[in-house]
Amino acid sequence: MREPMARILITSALPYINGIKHLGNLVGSLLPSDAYARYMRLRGHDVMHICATDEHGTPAELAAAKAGKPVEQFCADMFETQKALGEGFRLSFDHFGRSSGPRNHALTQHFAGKLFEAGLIEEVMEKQVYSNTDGRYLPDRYIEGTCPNCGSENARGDQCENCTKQLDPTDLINPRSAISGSTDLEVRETKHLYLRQSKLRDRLRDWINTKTDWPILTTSIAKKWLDDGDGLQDRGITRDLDWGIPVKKGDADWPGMEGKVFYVWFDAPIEYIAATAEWADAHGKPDADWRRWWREDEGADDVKYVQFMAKDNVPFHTLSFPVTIMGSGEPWKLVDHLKAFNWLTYEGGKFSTSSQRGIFMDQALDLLPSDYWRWWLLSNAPESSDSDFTWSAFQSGCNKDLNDVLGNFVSRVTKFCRSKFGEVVPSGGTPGEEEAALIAELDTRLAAYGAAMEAIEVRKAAAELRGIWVAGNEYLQRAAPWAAFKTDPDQAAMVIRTALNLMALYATVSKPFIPDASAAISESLDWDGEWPASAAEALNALPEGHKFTVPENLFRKIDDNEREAWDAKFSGTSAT
RNA sequence: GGCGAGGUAGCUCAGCUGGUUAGAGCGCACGACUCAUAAUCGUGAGGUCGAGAGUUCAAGUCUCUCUCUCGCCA
Repeated sequence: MREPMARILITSALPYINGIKHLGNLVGSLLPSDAYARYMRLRGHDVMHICATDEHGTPAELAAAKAGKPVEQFCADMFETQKALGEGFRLSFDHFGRSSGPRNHALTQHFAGKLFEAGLIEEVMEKQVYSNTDGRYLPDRYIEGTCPNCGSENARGDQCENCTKQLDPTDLINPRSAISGSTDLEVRETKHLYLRQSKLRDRLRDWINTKTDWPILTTSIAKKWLDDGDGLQDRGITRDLDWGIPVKKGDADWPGMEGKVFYVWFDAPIEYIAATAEWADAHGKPDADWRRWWREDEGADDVKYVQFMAKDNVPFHTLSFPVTIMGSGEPWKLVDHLKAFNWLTYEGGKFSTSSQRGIFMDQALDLLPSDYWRWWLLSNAPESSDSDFTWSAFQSGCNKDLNDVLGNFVSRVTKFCRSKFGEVVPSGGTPGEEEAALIAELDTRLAAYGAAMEAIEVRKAAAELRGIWVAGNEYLQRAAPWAAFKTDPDQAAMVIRTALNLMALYATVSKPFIPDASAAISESLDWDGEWPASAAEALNALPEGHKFTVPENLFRKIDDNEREAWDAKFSGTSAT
């Protein structure tokens, strides 16, 4: 029984351009959105899965300077790197775009113009610190100096980390640039645009209150920002930078804002939309084809929009971006379901880019194929609380689940069949009670697996999938075709035929988690299936006489020596 | 300091709106099997659910206090 086809728009939080992402970033958004997208496609739904690099802002400029490249070149190169790594992890985006692309320029300027028309943008003169040596305005956190409160010499312009007092950059004694160390600073007056989020506070609250099915993590963060202290604050959405989207009202210039760009957090979420437009451009499709995903007046009224992100992104997705959408007065699609993840820690501490602590996407793929990482990370995703990556857990998880349970199942079934019946689905025998029991268990587990995926409960789904794999070994153990073969070859043939069909089922249902292994099983069976209507149907998928080949071992074990070597290699520079 | 999230078997974690002997995986012990990648399957031992108090016929599950851990503070 097929469900009616749904249209599902899925976005993953945009990885920032300043460097290669670590496993925490991977599991905090990219991987779960991919598993969800793959599952929904598998169920026959119409899926648009979108991601992009988030390229603007001071950290990008600094990373470029550190790399000795012009920022545009740096971003172009890093985009290619991140795109390739995404492909390495088999992230199945329909499009992986760039927030610096022309589509996002146009859309961001369009939204700004609409927000201005709606009276939601205000021009504000403010004082900013300019560094003559660096030739740039310095964001608060890039100004350091002596704390007027506690005397610490490493206070930042936004806060003293020593005494935690909130500061303004002008409070600092002997301020200096955190970039160059220069003390040649001056305060300049500069005009900026503020998004009047506070005016939409009630609408936002009403809207969030309708999201009763959202995780507590999500709504509690949003409500905190809405109601804490003075409530939702207006927010500066422009910056004095070169690299970014020039401030305009739609196509028109914005008097007094020449040379300024939009703040990265204003333009980044709009890239979700722009990247969908980039998708259409890349495939030579008309605008109507992407707008039907985003404009409720142009076909998106039946779209379900699901966003994936780590918890630090929640305020921007529950408040800032919805302000942009609602405030525009145009019927753009708002998020329907928002899935936020906690942090993945590394051996009990933080992943750290600066001290190279933890594992980064490129390094991970150098060690093992993507399926190992996908499986372990997804089956241990930090959903309800932070979760911890440890090498020993990773080793035992991969070895047990992938190698011993799934890989060995495929191996024992195909090799037994080859030695007794040849590389062909054997005929003969009649299914009995064991098969009925197997079907009953599979139906239960498939339903549970599907329900968990629908609810985006990734860990639970992984556990059910694993249970489906285990059911195969349990069945083989009970049915014992090696024993039956001696007295009743037809019975053994029926059992092995059932087991080969189980393999085919595994190839299908495992796709969201381990697409490469799924493909390898499919290839060895010369068969690719859709989500089964029932377990009974699934176990009759392969025709008798159908040829297959015994595959190479799907997985290998991670041995103790490797684990110890990797543990040492990635423990970071600090000896904690 | 403020805020947030947590402290459940050796380890990593599930436990919804309070209700039979608190669950899973791994690890461990014992047993079975021998088709398979020394893989698999079964059985079992492990927890006064951070501490204390309260509400209730009934609390891991609600309230308060304390304590410890982690994170965030634009």
